[in-house]
Amino acid sequence: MKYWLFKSEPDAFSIEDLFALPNATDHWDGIRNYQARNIMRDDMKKGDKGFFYHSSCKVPGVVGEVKIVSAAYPDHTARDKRSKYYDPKATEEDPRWCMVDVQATQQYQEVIPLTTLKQTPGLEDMTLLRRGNRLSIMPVSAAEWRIIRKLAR
DNA sequence: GCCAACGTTGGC
DNA sequence: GCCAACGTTGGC
Repeated sequence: MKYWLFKSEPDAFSIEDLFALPNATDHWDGIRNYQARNIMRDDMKKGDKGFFYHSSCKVPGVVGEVKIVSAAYPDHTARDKRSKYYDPKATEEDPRWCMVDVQATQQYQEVIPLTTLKQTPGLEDMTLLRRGNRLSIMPVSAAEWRIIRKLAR
């Protein structure tokens, strides 16, 4: 099993929003970065787990956990002209972009702030903390997963 | 709102 | 295939 981190701006889509949906499940659409797409398409597997991370907000940080409940499949918003994720280059034969389904499994009582992660031993090499990394989904090692979970309440 | 860092685009 | 210009991300 692998571990991941899903970044989202809470103003657009928060962990509360995910919990409010039936089965606390939704598709993670709108990925329009090739590196992130390749991770999703090639490496994410049903049953993997992930952190839900709130970005571009008052206290950026890890707010809970999700489970990946489907393998990658075509992101239909790429072919929807009304979607803000519309991509004219996406076709039925070559959908270009994909998404997975995620289910919220836990919301922490308190956010684990980015500032705490930065100060926590063992997380020095975390992709999230590496300079200039702007991927919206990224890998988390098993060791990092364990360390971060211990910080949660 | 600023700005550093990075990805994408398009002219050549 | 190079690279300048531009757009986006996201912490501060």
